[in-house]
Order: sequence, then structure tokens, then C-alpha cells
Amino acid sequence: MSTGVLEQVDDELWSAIGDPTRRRMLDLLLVEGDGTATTLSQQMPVTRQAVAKHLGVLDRVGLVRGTPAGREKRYRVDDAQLARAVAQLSSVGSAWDARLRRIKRIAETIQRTRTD
Amino acid sequence: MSTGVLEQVDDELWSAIGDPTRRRMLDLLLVEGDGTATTLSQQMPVTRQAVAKHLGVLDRVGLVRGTPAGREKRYRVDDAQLARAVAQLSSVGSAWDARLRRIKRIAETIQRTRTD
DNA sequence: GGCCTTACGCAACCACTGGTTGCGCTTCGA
DNA sequence: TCGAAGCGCAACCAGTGGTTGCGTAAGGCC
Repeated sequence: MSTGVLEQVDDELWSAIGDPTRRRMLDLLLVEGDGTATTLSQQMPVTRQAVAKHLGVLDRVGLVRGTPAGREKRYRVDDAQLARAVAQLSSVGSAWDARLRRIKRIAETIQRTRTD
Repeated sequence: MSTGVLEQVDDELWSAIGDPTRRRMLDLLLVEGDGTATTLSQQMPVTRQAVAKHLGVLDRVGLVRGTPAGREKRYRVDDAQLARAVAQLSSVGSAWDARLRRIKRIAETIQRTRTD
């Protein structure tokens, strides 16, 4: 028996957005359009180096792209890839939701049968 | 400016479902109704001890509850808590989705303005 | 009852990762 | 020209996902 949609999930991508700091960074980048390790770290409770590392992993999985601009490196979200990530979230979410609903329905059926 | 829904996200809960192994375990438990560390580990590429540790963290965040039954300990998913987790997934997903749509709309508007 | 098997829990250990500090190098601007 | 700003690299630390090894309690079978 298949265990469902989980096989379709890209663990690399998922674990990239699994980290709360990286989620926050993506959010900031979405709101502000772009940013650097320095500007992001100023709005978060971690150091620039930590942010830089996270930008590295986000870059590796393609959620973000950085372009050097003089002495700074500006990053912006890759819309298509983030859309893919969002699709995976909703995919797993709706799969679990469906199972929960099915369980609930079965439980109600049993209840009804018993009270007949 | 608020950065949106991310403040409402329970990092404990999210990181619990952030691990691919734990996601797989939840899926198996949903499909089979219940299971023990041993039965789960037989269907996964990790050892019983690893599964037991994961069951521990799932239990701590309330996604799963274990009841001792003789020499074994059977775990089952807590529907309500998993529903909460699913809600968070869809919450973050739809927030990002909305931002992506807004960006796209703005981009199209600029495009249209320019081609006028 | 005695004994082998099964299932669990605990502890030690290893690799990886998120985080820090420190340092050196390039680029900007006064 | 020279100080400040920004980045990258390296070392280090804590936490965690994973393993192996071992001890112990519960079941089943003779």
C-alpha cells in the first residue's frame, strides 16, 4: 500500500523551509523585495554570518538567488521555486486533512450504526 | 510593518513535522491506525531506537499519544493536534501564495502600463 | 515453573547543522 | 588616501538525528 503523497515531497526543499529562521528570511525578502545578509540580520535575532549560511542553503535549493552588486550581494526570492514549495506544503497538508476527515467519517458511521 | 502570519506559527509543532522521518511516521500511523516503535521501524530505513526518539518528540508536542500495553507501547495520532499542524501549513502556504500573487499582479500592471 | 524470544529503555558515540566569535580582504566614500 | 562597511572563511560550541550495545520486563511455550 502506498503511503500517499509523501513520496512526491522534495525533502531538500521542505527542510529548507522547515527552519524557522529561513522562513522568517523568506518572509522578509518577500515583503521588501530584496536584501543582503547584513540588512536581513539587522531585522532578526541572529548574526550576519548565520544569515549568510542560511542564504547559502536557500540559494542551493533555488528558493533565492543572489547577485553581487559592488561590495554587497543582494538576494531575492525565486518566485517559481517558492511556488513549488508552497505547493508541497498544501499537498502534504491536504493529504493529512483528507485522512483525518476519513477517520472522522468512519468514526461517525460507527457511532450512527451503534445507535441504530 | 508586520511580517504576517509567521508570528502565529508554533515553531515546536512545525519543526516536529519538519523532519522527513517523522512525517513518514505520522503517515504510517494515519494509514494503519496505530503502531509501535518496532512495527514502524520495520517499514522504514531507520532503527527502532531512532523511531523511538522520534516518537518521543512527537509525543512531547502532542502529535501522538502512546499507551503501554503489556510489553509493548502502542502509539496513535492525536487528530486534533495534527489538524492544528495542518492548519499552520496551510496558513504559511497561503500567506506566501498571496504575496506571490500580489507580486505577480504588480508585475503585470507595470507590464500593462508600459505597453499602453 | 523454567526458558527463550520479543519489545522496550538507557547510554555512549558519531556526523551534521544552526549558531557564535574572530579575522582578513575588497569596495565605497569623505 | 584611509577609515568604514560589507562579505567570506575558519574555528569552535550545542543540539539533534542516527547508530550500536546492553540491561531488563513481559509473553509464549515446553
